[in-house]
Amino acid sequence: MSTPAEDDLLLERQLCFALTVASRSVVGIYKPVLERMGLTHPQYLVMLALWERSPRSLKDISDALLHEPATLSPILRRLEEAGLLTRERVPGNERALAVTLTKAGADLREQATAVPGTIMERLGLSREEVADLHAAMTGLIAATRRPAPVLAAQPVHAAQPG
Amino acid sequence: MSTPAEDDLLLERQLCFALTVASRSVVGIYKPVLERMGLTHPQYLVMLALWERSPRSLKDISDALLHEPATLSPILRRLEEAGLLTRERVPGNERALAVTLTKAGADLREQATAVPGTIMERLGLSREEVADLHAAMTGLIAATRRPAPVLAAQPVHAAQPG
DNA sequence: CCCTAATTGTTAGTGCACTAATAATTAGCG
DNA sequence: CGCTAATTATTAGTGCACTAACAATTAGGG
Repeated sequence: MSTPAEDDLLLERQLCFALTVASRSVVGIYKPVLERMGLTHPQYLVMLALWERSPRSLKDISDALLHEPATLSPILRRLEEAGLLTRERVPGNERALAVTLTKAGADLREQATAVPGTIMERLGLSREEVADLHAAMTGLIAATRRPAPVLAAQPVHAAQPG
Repeated sequence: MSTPAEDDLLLERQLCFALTVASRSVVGIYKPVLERMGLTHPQYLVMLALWERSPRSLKDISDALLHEPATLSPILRRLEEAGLLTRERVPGNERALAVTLTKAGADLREQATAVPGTIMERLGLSREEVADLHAAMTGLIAATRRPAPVLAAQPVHAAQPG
């Protein structure tokens, strides 16, 4: 009775299933709120990064959001088309892209200040509950970043079953 | 000092950010493991549903996975192309789609039994920690399914600012 | 039997997120 | 200066996930 591994494949027991559903569900809660600001959820995260500091390079934003530059490029293009930011080359380093908030982009922050409270109320969660969940997610993210234990580090190529 | 709302827009404090990163990160851990079985993560979840019961209708799988049928249709098409399941119309109800495991699909379950343990070990999480995280996610999902409080139920159309 | 409505799937189109390939710039070295 | 390597962005291609539109079937009511 110590390892009921036979039931480990039950869908309702999978953390990955609960996690992906929770992620989609929470983003779905944001959707109507962000729509009023003309933003998708990934675009909102980019704006959060820029409200903290502007200008920033794409590489810098990529590191902050843990997203590939290839994922962010089209998002930034749409935000530029929406008039919320500009994309120019950094004068001293023509490889880097200087992403800078426009006045419209900076002004949008005022509307955004209401978002976290709206979401907390919609979810019926206290600030403390949100902090606990955030800490749990941060710990889980850290677990994925830790180096793999030796037994799990099998060569992928040799494991192809044919 | 009870409501430090000024910092509520800090990226590092956003539950939605931590949640989406955690989801992507954990799915990323599954990726090399599932690749050896020829599955993507969404395909793996479909297989989990079918290993519990086969045949099932698309509608039934859609309800179990909390996914739109339109999302599952191409996933099922690829799993059929991979020879893991068949798609036929239900004899008594030609609207419904009978999704049935092939022998190859059913046999794949044996390889899959090793997956949960591999992931737990890779993440360095005990069965109890996984259960706690699962419970937290389940609670969060339930929060998104609760009816919205009155104040958040503003008409979307009237809120368009421009 | 028709007409209408509900149920069930599929397809089209938008937007992420990833990898791989490409391009452009910069830096280091002779 | 020219060659090579590293850095940084972009583009192409695959696969999800969603909404909207469409098609097919079934069920219910004259």
